[in-house]
Amino acid sequence: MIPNENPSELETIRHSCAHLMAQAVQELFPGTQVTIGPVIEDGFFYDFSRKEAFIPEDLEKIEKRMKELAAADTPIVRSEISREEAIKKFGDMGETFKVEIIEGIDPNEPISLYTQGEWGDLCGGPHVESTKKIKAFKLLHTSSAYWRGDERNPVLQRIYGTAWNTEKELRLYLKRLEEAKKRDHRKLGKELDLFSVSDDIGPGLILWHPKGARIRHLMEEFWKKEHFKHGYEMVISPHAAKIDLWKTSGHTEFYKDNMFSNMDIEGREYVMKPMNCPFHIQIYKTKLRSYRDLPVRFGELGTVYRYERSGVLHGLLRVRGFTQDDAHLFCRPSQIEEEITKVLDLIVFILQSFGFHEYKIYLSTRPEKYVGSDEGWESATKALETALNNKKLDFEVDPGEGVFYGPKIDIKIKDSLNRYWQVSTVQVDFNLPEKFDISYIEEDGQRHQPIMLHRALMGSLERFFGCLIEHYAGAFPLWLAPVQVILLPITDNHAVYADKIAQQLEESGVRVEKDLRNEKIGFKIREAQLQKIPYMIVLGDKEVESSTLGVRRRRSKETRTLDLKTFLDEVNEAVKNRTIDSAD
RNA sequence: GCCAGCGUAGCUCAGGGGUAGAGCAACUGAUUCGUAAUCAGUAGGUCGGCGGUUCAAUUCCGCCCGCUGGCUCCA
Repeated sequence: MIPNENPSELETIRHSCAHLMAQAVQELFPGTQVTIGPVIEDGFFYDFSRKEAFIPEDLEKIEKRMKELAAADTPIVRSEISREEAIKKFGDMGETFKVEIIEGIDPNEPISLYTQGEWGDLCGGPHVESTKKIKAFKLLHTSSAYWRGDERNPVLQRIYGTAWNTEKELRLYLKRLEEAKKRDHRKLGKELDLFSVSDDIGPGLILWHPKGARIRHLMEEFWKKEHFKHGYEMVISPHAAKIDLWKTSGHTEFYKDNMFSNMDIEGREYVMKPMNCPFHIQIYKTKLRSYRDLPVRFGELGTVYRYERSGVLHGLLRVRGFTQDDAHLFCRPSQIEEEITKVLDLIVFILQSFGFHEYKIYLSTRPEKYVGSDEGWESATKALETALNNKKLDFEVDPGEGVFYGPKIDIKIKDSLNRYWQVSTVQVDFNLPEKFDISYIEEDGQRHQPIMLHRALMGSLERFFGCLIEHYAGAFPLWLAPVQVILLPITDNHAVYADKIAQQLEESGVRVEKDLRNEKIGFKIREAQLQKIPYMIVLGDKEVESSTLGVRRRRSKETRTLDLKTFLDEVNEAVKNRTIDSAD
């Protein structure tokens, strides 16, 4: 844990609140050992060592006790003790985890204690001066956690909480959490009939319903168009292959545990593909390549299968079968930097087209288990870094998070609860070209080895779609809306006119539906509104007589009377520009 | 995979050792209506699965499956 040198006032309150919780827990559940309790975004947690897990009712009790302790207005006092004293003190208390922490502290550093009444904790601080300063807090949920984040270590019981300056801020935060739940893609996926997962099929395997699939087609169409425009060629590869292919690539050695188990076909072992690269390499290898052909850019919406442990599956955001918007670029070494730069441009363009303007960029460096030479790693990492700097993109280094075959740039976007999910990636790979022994003929007439770039922009269509749903809370911009316009005739007498308008809109490429049910207009509006359809068109006597449309936009009570042409122009313009209207 | 919680009609949920209930949706009928819910009726469930306890289990217990929140993991 990196100590926060300059915590804000609120962070200090949160940390003191974590102490207050630890005090309450140790009072209510004697024998519980304390470990660490840091501040996190919007709150804090504390990990306890205790045989029994905390149950929801425990949290209520703890919270109640915390309120009493806070109200007691006990001063929080800092003191320093020697290392030996500290080890003895916590050792005598049976706090073995704390002793381990003290033993790990630099002997030259002072050891500080923060004490409130009878209760104290080893802590670097700072803290608020009195428990009374801790006013607005709530315990949220429990979890298990491994000591020092390692699953070989003992399991600890974690309690998460949140704390704010005032009750009002706390209320607003809890409200924000509630709102975020409403835009959960799993909830919206059901309500808007976009996708489902079936127990009979298996966890992490997605069924795209007509409306979801419609959006996917639009995503794919846009993606393909942009790729053809940028010098990519599209290829298609099978979903399974002989295991030998993965032996050559090194995947069986490094990632066997994450592959769907073997299938026996006529005595040969096959596996579902966990990635597309070896297939694209095979296509590359089918003929002799000249330096004049490079870079060769093979793109594919390639569906892959990966065994993800059951506990990590999450709606569309973490699944076992997904389609990557993958591409592999075979380059001369001198082309690497420029190609990375072009890919970064394309990533930013695609993300912005879908409305994502906030993202985090990471440069992931060499992991513990890797293949290839140190020089290769260094120059590849350098190429990525230079491209990022040239594009003036802010990034953080993620040490040791690279892929076994090379370093990479990752781009993450966030879901409704501000959890970040990796979408785009650019990976430099000088190892697979070696393993598959691919080459091209250079100017000098000799065989040379190309360098490969692996890249994805949306990452996986499933994950990207999940983020998209949450980003728009299901109210997709017009160009992506599965149903763009719904026609709402007021009575049966207007159905014929609705048919006529529907046909004209369809002919112009508008995705239109009719609500011909025998319901009142208010009811139809309500349903269209809940389905987040961008345009509702009310058709009654007035419209039929004047051959116009009563146009109502989603999230707007205002209605306009437009003729068909004016309306179509408005729709076409918004679709063409992929407009993201704030009124959406 | 680990810890905890949850699993009842298509959906949202109530109930509880004596064979199950609401609202919405669906279906039928009436109504033909101007911008967020018209009225009435009908139908719908092996109470996630398997096993145990019991005269009796959807309810209690065990195991399994699935989901949720975290942890670990994420080529």
